Amino acid sequence: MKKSSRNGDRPALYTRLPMLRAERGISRKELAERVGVHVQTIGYIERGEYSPSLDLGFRIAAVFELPIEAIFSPQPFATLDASALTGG
Amino acid sequence: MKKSSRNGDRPALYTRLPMLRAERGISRKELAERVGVHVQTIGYIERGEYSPSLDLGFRIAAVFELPIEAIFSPQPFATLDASALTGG
DNA sequence: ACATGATATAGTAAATTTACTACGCTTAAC
DNA sequence: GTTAAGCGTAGTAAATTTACTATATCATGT
Repeated sequence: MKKSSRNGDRPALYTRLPMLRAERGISRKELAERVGVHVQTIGYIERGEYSPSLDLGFRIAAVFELPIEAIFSPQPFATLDASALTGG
Repeated sequence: MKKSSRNGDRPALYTRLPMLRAERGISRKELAERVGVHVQTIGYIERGEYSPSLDLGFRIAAVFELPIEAIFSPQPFATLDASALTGG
Protein backbone atom coordinates (compact mmCIF):
# COMPACT_ATOMS: atom_id res chain seq x y z
CA MET A 1 0.00 0.00 0.00
CA LYS A 2 2.86 2.36 -0.41
CA LYS A 3 5.44 1.96 -3.10
CA SER A 4 4.84 2.43 -6.77
CA SER A 5 4.09 -1.04 -8.00
CA ARG A 6 4.26 -0.06 -11.63
CA ASN A 7 8.04 -0.11 -11.52
CA GLY A 8 8.69 -2.98 -9.20
CA ASP A 9 11.42 -1.52 -7.06
CA ARG A 10 12.92 1.47 -8.80
CA PRO A 11 12.05 4.92 -7.48
CA ALA A 12 8.89 6.36 -8.95
CA LEU A 13 10.80 9.56 -9.47
CA TYR A 14 14.24 10.92 -8.68
CA THR A 15 14.78 14.12 -6.79
CA ARG A 16 17.43 16.64 -5.88
CA LEU A 17 15.62 17.61 -2.73
CA PRO A 18 18.33 16.38 -0.35
CA MET A 19 20.99 18.28 -2.23
CA LEU A 20 18.91 21.42 -2.51
CA ARG A 21 18.00 21.34 1.16
CA ALA A 22 21.62 20.83 2.09
CA GLU A 23 22.68 23.75 -0.05
CA ARG A 24 20.19 26.02 1.61
CA GLY A 25 20.42 24.52 5.05
CA ILE A 26 16.76 23.71 5.38
CA SER A 27 15.52 20.61 7.16
CA ARG A 28 12.76 18.30 6.03
CA LYS A 29 10.65 19.64 8.83
CA GLU A 30 11.06 23.20 7.63
CA LEU A 31 10.40 22.28 4.01
CA ALA A 32 7.34 20.33 5.06
CA GLU A 33 6.02 23.32 6.93
CA ARG A 34 6.70 25.64 4.05
CA VAL A 35 4.84 23.51 1.54
CA GLY A 36 2.15 22.44 3.98
CA VAL A 37 2.63 18.69 4.21
CA HIS A 38 3.70 16.24 6.87
CA VAL A 39 7.43 15.78 7.51
CA GLN A 40 7.27 12.11 6.65
CA THR A 41 5.75 13.01 3.30
CA ILE A 42 8.96 14.79 2.37
CA GLY A 43 10.86 11.75 3.54
CA TYR A 44 8.90 9.42 1.32
CA ILE A 45 9.46 11.69 -1.65
CA GLU A 46 13.19 12.02 -1.02
CA ARG A 47 13.55 8.28 -0.80
CA GLY A 48 11.68 7.95 -4.09
CA GLU A 49 9.04 5.82 -2.45
CA TYR A 50 6.36 7.56 -4.36
CA SER A 51 5.68 10.23 -6.91
CA PRO A 52 4.14 13.34 -5.34
CA SER A 53 1.18 15.09 -6.86
CA LEU A 54 1.93 17.73 -9.45
CA ASP A 55 0.27 20.14 -7.09
CA LEU A 56 2.80 19.39 -4.35
CA GLY A 57 5.58 19.43 -6.93
CA PHE A 58 4.70 23.00 -7.83
CA ARG A 59 4.61 24.05 -4.18
CA ILE A 60 8.06 22.57 -3.60
CA ALA A 61 9.41 24.19 -6.75
CA ALA A 62 8.08 27.52 -5.51
CA VAL A 63 10.04 27.22 -2.27
CA PHE A 64 13.28 26.71 -4.17
CA GLU A 65 12.32 29.11 -6.94
CA LEU A 66 13.29 26.49 -9.48
CA PRO A 67 11.47 24.76 -12.32
CA ILE A 68 10.09 21.33 -11.50
CA GLU A 69 12.51 19.74 -13.94
CA ALA A 70 15.44 21.00 -11.87
CA ILE A 71 14.14 19.24 -8.78
CA PHE A 72 12.45 16.10 -10.07
CA SER A 73 13.17 13.74 -12.90
CA PRO A 74 11.92 10.39 -14.13
CA GLN A 75 15.59 9.51 -14.62
CA PRO A 76 18.44 9.79 -12.14
CA PHE A 77 20.17 13.15 -12.04
CA ALA A 78 23.77 13.41 -13.13
CA THR A 79 26.23 14.99 -10.74
CA LEU A 80 26.76 18.66 -11.38
CA ASP A 81 29.66 19.55 -13.62
CA ALA A 82 32.15 22.36 -13.40
CA SER A 83 30.16 24.84 -15.44
CA ALA A 84 27.12 24.35 -13.24
CA LEU A 85 29.20 24.99 -10.15
CA THR A 86 31.24 27.92 -11.35
CA GLY A 87 28.52 29.69 -13.27
CA GLY A 88 29.20 28.69 -16.85
CA MET B 1 -14.10 10.86 -3.34
CA LYS B 2 -12.98 12.76 -6.31
CA LYS B 3 -12.38 16.48 -6.30
CA SER B 4 -9.61 18.21 -4.44
CA SER B 5 -11.19 19.19 -1.17
CA ARG B 6 -8.29 21.41 -0.17
CA ASN B 7 -9.52 24.15 -2.43
CA GLY B 8 -13.23 23.75 -2.17
CA ASP B 9 -14.21 24.11 -5.78
CA ARG B 10 -11.39 25.66 -7.74
CA PRO B 11 -9.38 23.41 -10.05
CA ALA B 12 -6.50 21.67 -8.35
CA LEU B 13 -4.38 22.69 -11.28
CA TYR B 14 -4.86 24.41 -14.61
CA THR B 15 -3.80 22.87 -17.88
CA ARG B 16 -3.26 23.68 -21.50
CA LEU B 17 -3.94 20.12 -22.54
CA PRO B 18 -7.08 20.90 -24.56
CA MET B 19 -5.29 23.62 -26.49
CA LEU B 20 -2.20 21.53 -27.07
CA ARG B 21 -4.23 18.54 -28.22
CA ALA B 22 -6.22 20.75 -30.55
CA GLU B 23 -3.06 22.23 -32.01
CA ARG B 24 -1.65 18.80 -32.72
CA GLY B 25 -4.93 17.14 -33.56
CA ILE B 26 -4.68 14.43 -30.98
CA SER B 27 -7.69 13.07 -29.13
CA ARG B 28 -7.93 12.28 -25.45
CA LYS B 29 -8.01 8.65 -26.35
CA GLU B 30 -4.78 8.89 -28.26
CA LEU B 31 -3.08 10.92 -25.56
CA ALA B 32 -4.26 8.45 -22.95
CA GLU B 33 -2.82 5.59 -24.92
CA ARG B 34 0.46 7.38 -25.44
CA VAL B 35 0.95 8.08 -21.74
CA GLY B 36 -0.55 4.81 -20.62
CA VAL B 37 -3.60 5.87 -18.64
CA HIS B 38 -7.34 5.55 -19.03
CA VAL B 39 -9.15 8.01 -21.31
CA GLN B 40 -11.27 9.30 -18.47
CA THR B 41 -8.15 10.09 -16.52
CA ILE B 42 -7.20 12.63 -19.16
CA GLY B 43 -10.71 14.02 -18.95
CA TYR B 44 -10.49 14.51 -15.22
CA ILE B 45 -7.17 16.26 -15.57
CA GLU B 46 -8.39 18.54 -18.35
CA ARG B 47 -11.40 19.54 -16.31
CA GLY B 48 -9.12 20.33 -13.38
CA GLU B 49 -10.91 17.81 -11.23
CA TYR B 50 -7.69 16.64 -9.79
CA SER B 51 -3.97 17.13 -9.83
CA PRO B 52 -2.18 14.28 -11.61
CA SER B 53 0.89 12.65 -10.18
CA LEU B 54 4.20 14.22 -11.06
CA ASP B 55 5.02 10.95 -12.72
CA LEU B 56 2.09 11.25 -15.08
CA GLY B 57 2.86 14.94 -15.57
CA PHE B 58 6.30 14.02 -16.86
CA ARG B 59 4.89 11.42 -19.22
CA ILE B 60 2.44 13.94 -20.66
CA ALA B 61 5.17 16.55 -20.99
CA ALA B 62 7.27 14.02 -22.88
CA VAL B 63 4.50 13.48 -25.43
CA PHE B 64 4.35 17.20 -26.18
CA GLU B 65 8.07 17.70 -25.79
CA LEU B 66 7.41 20.63 -23.50
CA PRO B 67 8.37 21.47 -19.94
CA ILE B 68 5.75 20.71 -17.32
CA GLU B 69 5.35 24.41 -16.61
CA ALA B 70 4.20 24.98 -20.18
CA ILE B 71 1.38 22.48 -19.76
CA PHE B 72 0.33 22.77 -16.13
CA SER B 73 0.10 25.66 -13.72
CA PRO B 74 -1.28 26.27 -10.25
CA GLN B 75 -2.70 29.48 -11.70
CA PRO B 76 -4.83 29.97 -14.80
CA PHE B 77 -2.91 30.40 -18.03
CA ALA B 78 -3.09 33.70 -19.85
CA THR B 79 -4.10 33.64 -23.49
CA LEU B 80 -1.14 33.58 -25.82
CA ASP B 81 0.02 36.96 -27.06
CA ALA B 82 1.24 38.02 -30.48
CA SER B 83 4.90 37.28 -29.86
CA ALA B 84 4.09 33.75 -28.75
CA LEU B 85 2.08 33.18 -31.91
CA THR B 86 4.38 34.79 -34.43
CA GLY B 87 7.65 33.61 -32.99
CA GLY B 88 8.82 36.63 -31.03
C1' DA C 1 25.48 11.05 30.63
C1' DC C 2 21.55 13.66 28.80
C1' DA C 3 18.92 16.31 25.73
C1' DT C 4 17.91 17.62 21.11
C1' DG C 5 17.41 17.69 16.14
C1' DA C 6 17.34 15.16 11.95
C1' DT C 7 16.29 11.09 9.64
C1' DA C 8 14.50 6.16 9.09
C1' DT C 9 11.00 2.40 9.84
C1' DA C 10 6.62 0.58 10.74
C1' DG C 11 1.91 0.59 10.85
C1' DT C 12 -2.94 2.51 10.48
C1' DA C 13 -6.27 5.50 8.57
C1' DA C 14 -7.98 9.02 5.44
C1' DA C 15 -7.89 11.35 1.04
C1' DT C 16 -6.91 11.60 -3.72
C1' DT C 17 -5.76 9.52 -8.04
C1' DT C 18 -6.55 6.03 -11.47
C1' DA C 19 -9.26 2.30 -13.80
C1' DC C 20 -13.35 0.87 -15.70
C1' DT C 21 -18.20 0.52 -17.15
C1' DA C 22 -22.27 2.39 -18.80
C1' DC C 23 -24.97 6.18 -20.80
C1' DG C 24 -26.30 10.60 -22.86
C1' DC C 25 -25.19 14.41 -26.13
C1' DT C 26 -23.14 16.57 -30.33
C1' DT C 27 -21.14 16.83 -34.51
C1' DA C 28 -19.40 15.05 -38.77
C1' DA C 29 -19.44 11.24 -42.20
C1' DC C 30 -21.91 8.14 -44.85
C1' DG D 1 -31.27 8.72 -40.36
C1' DT D 2 -27.76 5.88 -38.79
C1' DT D 3 -22.98 5.35 -37.37
C1' DA D 4 -19.04 6.66 -35.27
C1' DA D 5 -15.88 9.70 -32.80
C1' DG D 6 -15.17 12.75 -29.11
C1' DC D 7 -16.56 14.49 -24.93
C1' DG D 8 -19.26 14.77 -20.38
C1' DT D 9 -21.45 12.62 -16.21
C1' DA D 10 -22.11 9.04 -12.78
C1' DG D 11 -20.82 5.53 -9.99
C1' DT D 12 -17.82 1.75 -8.05
C1' DA D 13 -13.54 -0.26 -6.99
C1' DA D 14 -8.54 -0.42 -6.65
C1' DA D 15 -4.14 1.81 -6.05
C1' DT D 16 -1.31 5.47 -4.52
C1' DT D 17 -0.53 9.52 -1.84
C1' DT D 18 -0.78 11.97 2.48
C1' DA D 19 -1.38 12.32 7.58
C1' DC D 20 -0.16 10.85 11.90
C1' DT D 21 1.82 8.27 15.83
C1' DA D 22 5.38 5.81 17.86
C1' DT D 23 9.90 4.17 18.11
C1' DA D 24 14.92 3.78 16.83
C1' DT D 25 19.38 5.50 15.32
C1' DC D 26 22.94 8.85 14.89
C1' DA D 27 25.29 13.09 15.53
C1' DT D 28 25.88 17.29 18.20
C1' DG D 29 25.93 20.05 22.07
C1' DT D 30 25.98 20.77 27.07
